[in-house]
Amino acid sequence: MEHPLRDGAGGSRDRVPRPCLPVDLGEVCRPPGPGGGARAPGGQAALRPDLDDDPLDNSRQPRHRGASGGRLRRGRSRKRTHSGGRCPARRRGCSRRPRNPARGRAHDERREPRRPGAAASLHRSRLPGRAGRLRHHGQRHRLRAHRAYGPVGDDGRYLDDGRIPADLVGLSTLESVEDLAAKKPSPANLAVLKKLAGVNALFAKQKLTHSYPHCWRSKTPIVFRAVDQWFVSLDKAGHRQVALREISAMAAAHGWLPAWGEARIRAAVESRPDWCISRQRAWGVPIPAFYDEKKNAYLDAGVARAVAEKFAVHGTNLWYNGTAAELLAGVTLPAHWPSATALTCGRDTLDVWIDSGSTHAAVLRRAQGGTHWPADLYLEGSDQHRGWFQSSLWTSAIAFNAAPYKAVLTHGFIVGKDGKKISKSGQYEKPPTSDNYIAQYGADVIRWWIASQDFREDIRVSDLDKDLKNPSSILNVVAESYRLIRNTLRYQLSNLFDFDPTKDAVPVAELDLLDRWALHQVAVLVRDCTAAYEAYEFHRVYQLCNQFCSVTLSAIYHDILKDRLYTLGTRARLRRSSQTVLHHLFHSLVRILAPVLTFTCDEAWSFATSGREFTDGSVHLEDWPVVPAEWFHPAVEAEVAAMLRVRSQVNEAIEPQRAAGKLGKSLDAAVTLTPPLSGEGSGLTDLLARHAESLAELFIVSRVHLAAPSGDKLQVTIQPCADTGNRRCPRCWRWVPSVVTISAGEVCPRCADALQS
RNA sequence: GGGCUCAUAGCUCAGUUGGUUAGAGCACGCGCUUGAUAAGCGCGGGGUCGAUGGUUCAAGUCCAUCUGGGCCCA
Repeated sequence: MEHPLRDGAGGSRDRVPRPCLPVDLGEVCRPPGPGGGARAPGGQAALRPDLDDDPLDNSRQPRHRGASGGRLRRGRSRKRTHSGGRCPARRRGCSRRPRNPARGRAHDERREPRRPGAAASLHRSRLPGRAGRLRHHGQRHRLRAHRAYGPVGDDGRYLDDGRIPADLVGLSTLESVEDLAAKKPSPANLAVLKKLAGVNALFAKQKLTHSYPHCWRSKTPIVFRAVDQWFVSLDKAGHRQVALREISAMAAAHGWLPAWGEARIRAAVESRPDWCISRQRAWGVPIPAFYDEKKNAYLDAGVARAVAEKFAVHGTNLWYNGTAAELLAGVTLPAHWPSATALTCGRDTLDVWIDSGSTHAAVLRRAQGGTHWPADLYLEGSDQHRGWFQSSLWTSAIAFNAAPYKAVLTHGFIVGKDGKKISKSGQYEKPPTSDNYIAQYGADVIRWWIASQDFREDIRVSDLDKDLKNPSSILNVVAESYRLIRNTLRYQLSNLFDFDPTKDAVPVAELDLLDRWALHQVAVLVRDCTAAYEAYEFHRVYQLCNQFCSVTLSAIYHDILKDRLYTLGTRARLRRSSQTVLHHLFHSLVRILAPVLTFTCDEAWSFATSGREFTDGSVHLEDWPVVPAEWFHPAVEAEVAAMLRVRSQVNEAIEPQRAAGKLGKSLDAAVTLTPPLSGEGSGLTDLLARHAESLAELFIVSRVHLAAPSGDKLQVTIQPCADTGNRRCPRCWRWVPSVVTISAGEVCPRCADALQS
């Protein structure tokens, strides 16, 4: 971990007032000390300083928490390890449990965010206990613990504790920059070697390359020390029971998404030792503890609140910029406290998990403007069950006796197409950022991509540079899907250009059969997508919309509609029927897609409502689509579905003719259907007869002839229209028995009507 | 090493309480169209459901083990 003095060097502390402790400091117990020991009534959050045990003293009996009774001793250095070589036990993944469970409190402490490397080790060493790595080494190598000994001060130099040889006192255990450049051991290192050699106690001496932690930023060695810490006692006042109760209650309400999140956070909450909330950093929210000349600590809820009020106005720098007396000016101190002039401000800062874990209090309870507590949803990666979700739960359980959220949603992590995580050290030279992708594909495609993935599991993405030209690159596939949807919206828009719903709309009950079918499909889509959104299953929205646009619309409805829309008279009832549904379709689809395809939908909506690219309004200000019950029509759906199955057979039958060069587009085909006489398909005969007039349009062929029923299954025969003696209408491309001559030329009778209307 | 979790066509996803020959879209291949055209349509190939063993009349679905991936710990 960083050297405390280097940490944050050059950086400024917060300029913005930070949220203060969510815990009720009125219930915080005072640290043991002169005049102390008595607890405030209520005992909510037991913020408690813990004494730093001598890590070298094995003889001490385990103490019970809160009964330590001693005075605070700070700055007790223990050891340096930076030249100690790699811990063999660590390499082998040895498991070391705290001897006294009551004292292992920081053992599971999450490491500091964004501080890789040494962090995982440091929190152990920092334990106010004997559990240093040094001791561990000693045990492994059968050294008696009290021989492993090395008191080091804040500056990394040996202290004069009465036991250290005088000629070692003051020597630095850390290499200076010059030492490092010269690859020279630290002064203390050299002196110890020399001393051992001098008394003939040096068993061996050699240089080795180790991977012991260095500061990730300054690249300098790190000294490990055990120091005093502050803890929140989680069991004394039943906080753990509250947290576990809330976890269960949320599970009953399906608040853990996915459901296994419950098991993860439960495990984290059950196994967490007392919460070590203090950190030794130059940067952060100070713990509002004061110390007298003898290093006795003083912490009081009323004082803390008063300090918090000042922070709210002046920021936390107040703590560092003035004296305790200045800070406490105007604050009434408890009777047993020394005068403010006799106090100094503590230097410990709060664990950042307190900061983030108390945002629900700062944002939802204290902030102005329409927020409510608890939150409806907390959303983060699944690593946060042990992190933010947990710290938020603790602060809330302690302070408010309830969970700060109603639901917790977790997502997986982004991995490459091969399912492996993307890291700098891996095959990917540059970790992709959203900017990279957005620049290439546009924001909506990226949003469409992330929606397409079931985020509860790993989220896959193909590397941009590598797979740009790979057609099966995940992003390219998604981009194609996006373009299909965009074109779908464009088709609808362009065919609604002359449609005014207030004047031209056809009542639902009077819609054409196919339009009625399409309306039912919209209703189903909206219903299913709404359910998917509510369940946070965005990938289902992706699949549903994708399928709807490519099959229901593009391959079926839109394709069939072209004939009506392009060739009928503009005011023809059938055309208006289809436009009515297209209008409903568009307005449903654009709203359903708007949460994901934000720009595309807003653009389309703007064109639909104003004919321009931008308007004052926005689709994002519109209400969520509500489907009228009359849109659903299962009977029509079933009938058309049956005919569409016949359509597939017709298409199949056309294909050989097409391959033989007998015909091109399906309109060049004349179809003869021979319905089954018996068997399960007999119902089909009636159906086809009932809709005989619609079949050609539905199949997009020029003619459908229904032959007398025969056999036990449907037979489809295709004849190229060119062989029938019919003529092709140059306007609508259908083959008809006869054409009529009008001023525009020879067209089919239907087109003649359309042109003359 | 431990806890949680995932594994179905090239890709993304469906597969209800175990029950016909495992589906869809995209991609791919072959055609058509040229009035959604830096578009559209049709047809087709493609999966021993990660592996092995077990329970069962029947397993993608249940159980066990293993392999591989992910997150959190050690």
